[in-house]
Amino acid sequence: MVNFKHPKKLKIFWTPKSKAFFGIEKKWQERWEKAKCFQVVERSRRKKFYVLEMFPYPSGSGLHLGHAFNYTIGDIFARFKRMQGFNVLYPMGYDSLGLPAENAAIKKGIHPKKYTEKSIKNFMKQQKLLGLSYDWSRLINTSNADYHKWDQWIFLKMLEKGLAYKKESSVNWCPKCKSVLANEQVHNGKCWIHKEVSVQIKHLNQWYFKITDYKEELNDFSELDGWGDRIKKLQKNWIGKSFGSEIDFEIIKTKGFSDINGKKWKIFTTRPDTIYGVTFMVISAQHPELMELVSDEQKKDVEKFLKKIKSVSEKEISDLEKQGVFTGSYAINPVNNERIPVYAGNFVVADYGSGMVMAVPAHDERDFQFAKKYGIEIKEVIKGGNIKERAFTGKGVLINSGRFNGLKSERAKEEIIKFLQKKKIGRKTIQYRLRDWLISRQRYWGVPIPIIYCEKCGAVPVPEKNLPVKLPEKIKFGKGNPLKSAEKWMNVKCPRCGGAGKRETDTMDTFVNSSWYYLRYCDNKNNKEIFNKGKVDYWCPVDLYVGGKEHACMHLIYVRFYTKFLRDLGLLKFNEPAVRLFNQGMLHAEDGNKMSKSLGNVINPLDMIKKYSTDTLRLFLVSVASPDSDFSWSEKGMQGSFKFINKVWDYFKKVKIGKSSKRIESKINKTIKKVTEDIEDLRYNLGIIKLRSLFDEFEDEISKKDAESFLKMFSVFCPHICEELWEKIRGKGFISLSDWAVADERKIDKKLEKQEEQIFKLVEDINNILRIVQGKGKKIKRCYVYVLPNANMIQRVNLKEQSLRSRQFILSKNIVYFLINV
RNA sequence: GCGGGGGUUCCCGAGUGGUCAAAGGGGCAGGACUUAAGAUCCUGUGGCUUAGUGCCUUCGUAGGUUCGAAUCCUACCUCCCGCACCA
Repeated sequence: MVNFKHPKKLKIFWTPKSKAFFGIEKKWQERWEKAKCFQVVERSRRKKFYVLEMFPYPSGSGLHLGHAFNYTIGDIFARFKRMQGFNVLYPMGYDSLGLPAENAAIKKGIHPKKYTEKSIKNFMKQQKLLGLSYDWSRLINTSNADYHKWDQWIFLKMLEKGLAYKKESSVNWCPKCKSVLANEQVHNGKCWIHKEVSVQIKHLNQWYFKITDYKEELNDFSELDGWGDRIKKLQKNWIGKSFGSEIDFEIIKTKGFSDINGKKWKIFTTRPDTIYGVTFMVISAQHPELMELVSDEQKKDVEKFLKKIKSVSEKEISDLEKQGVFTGSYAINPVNNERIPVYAGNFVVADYGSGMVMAVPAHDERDFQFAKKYGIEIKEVIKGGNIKERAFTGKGVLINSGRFNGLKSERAKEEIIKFLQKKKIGRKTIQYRLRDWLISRQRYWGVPIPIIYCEKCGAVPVPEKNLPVKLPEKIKFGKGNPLKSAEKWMNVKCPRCGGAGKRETDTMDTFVNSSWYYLRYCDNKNNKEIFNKGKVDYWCPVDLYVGGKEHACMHLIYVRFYTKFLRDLGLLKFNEPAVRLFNQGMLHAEDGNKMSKSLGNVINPLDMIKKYSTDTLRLFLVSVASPDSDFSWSEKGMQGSFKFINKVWDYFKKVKIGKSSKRIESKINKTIKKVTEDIEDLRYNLGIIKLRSLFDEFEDEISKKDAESFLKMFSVFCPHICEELWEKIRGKGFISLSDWAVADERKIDKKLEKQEEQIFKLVEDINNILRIVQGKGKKIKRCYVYVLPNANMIQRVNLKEQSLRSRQFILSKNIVYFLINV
């Protein structure tokens, strides 16, 4: 019989209407912590498993439901793997450098450090309430100098290997952030944080990481089978490998033909077959070398044009009209020596290819629009379309193309490139969309770039032994780069010559912090090296990485880049950071909209915990839908989950622990097998459904082993209540550390299942008859069914609420069934 | 425009060739329990029917493949998301 320890205290918990399981949850959370249940060490005997969630930016407003969802998914898997006998590393940390802390400083006058510390405390408290089985001893915090010292160290290594460099370039500048943005942080020409603010173009001297050195490898997804196709596709598009040709066009500034001494521009094109149709060139209006091409006569016009396109910043980029202005320069078409005008245009991307394109209005829509607008010649060179009305972008047979007339596009491409190659003015080439990673930020709350500028020696790296370069605490916010206000900090001696030097006042993009954090968890307290190689060898790569898909193009590319770089430094033995990546779905509000403060439909996970308990929230989050699909919050659904937990609770309260029937044994073993598969596939919702229907079958008596098996499976979803019940049925130790239930296939009785199915049909049939008869006005209380023993297969079936001792079975409330010996 | 993912019975959501009128939850209806309510339990929940049964309609729309389709193919409609003038 089940033994209950504190009936008085527990009384409130027996009542389903109660504020529920709060006390139990607290009790077990404390016990887990006290017993250090989830702390792990490297033990090579056991197989390791590394579960990681994307660590949060600890905002002041605390956890939102999306966090709770994300961590619940990871925690369930970590618990599952732990119970399966793996040595599970499941850590948590905080990506705590970043803008909100600094903005809080500006707005409310709180120091970013204080703000961050407070936020982290709050976050941790809330995460602990969720019952997450983290190894808290491995906590990391990127705003801590112990951590970002190694960001600086990596920077120095990048510098050493020529992968960090400084260059003057036109950059994306957000006037509201007062900082430069990476290409990845510009969306639709707007800042990714300030969605209403148009990004401006500025020319600044900035630090870059040469991520493009790894573009080939980043574009290789062969080791990423465990990542979703969506993410891989997004990355592939982002890296944007495209095959084409590069053709040299000579640019001349003067009007005369004789002065062919200008610069050669490499022009990228995927359609060399249309080269005879080039009637103008367009250089990007943002191109840093634009002015070099502008003739004196055209200077005024060009400047006017540049002013004009800057002023349209408010307008959506998508409905911008193609505009341009003649620069005064000409280019020479290398195949026929024709002289063609060069325009500056607003529709050409400055840093893709060489920033200048050859325009073929007859066969490219954008060029066509432009030519129409400015009255430039449209020359048809591919047969097949109606050039008068629109550009023909398809393929066809060449015309007006000199010696290449009559060839088909594909063939012509080859021949033309061959021809140009011979003359050394053209070649096949591969172009990428991916650009180098701009890491400089004119912000305070980031990692200082470890560089000192000396008048004599130039940019000098801070020696490794002097790391970390700590952030100064006394600074002024509000005007430009805050670090410039810390004069004491800024003015230092040059490490090389000892002369006067000034520190770099830019900090690094916060994405550097998250690019390698998964490695630091393996050895978070090491102050001698970035991490111990042996420890990382043991734990890494990450086996399951859980996070939102919005990070496909930023974080997930950077982290791959860092992994490859650190590998090339000889620190890692693997190529990709994570074996399996899982992207959870988006959580919408009850009304179907996104949860947002302005719509007033935000659900706070803590409120739900207070109302229904943590276990309920966890169960609900993963039981509505597959974790990778979007779904809407529903409080009704929460109540459904709550009801179920109560049922489980009540059942174990009164169940007799003894022997299971064959039927339950069969069912439970079948369920174990299926639920194990469902969890492994991260289809928690299906697993829960199977547990529910198993539970519905439970009888008044059950064996200890079967009771344990059920609780074990259920415990990954609802760990607190299962610990409590585990204790009640006298399970050994913590259920969280027990062995996962293993299916005993011999006990799965297929025959029995089939027989049962037949019984269900029988009951259904009889019920139908009863209904009909009753419908005809006869009041029948009971229906008796008589069966000959030899003829029946259902004889051995042990039905719910009735044991085999009797020869009389109650099939349902109003059907009684007898076995008769003839 | 390009790319990706969807549209399932009142709602949320499973299901990817037959065992499907379609899991599970929620809602709703009826019943049991109860002084009553809540909770709990049972039953029902596309339509028409039968003694057992059977038939019709249904998985965005329209076609097609197949002995057989929610499931495969084609076209279209529609919703969501990502990228966006990449030459």
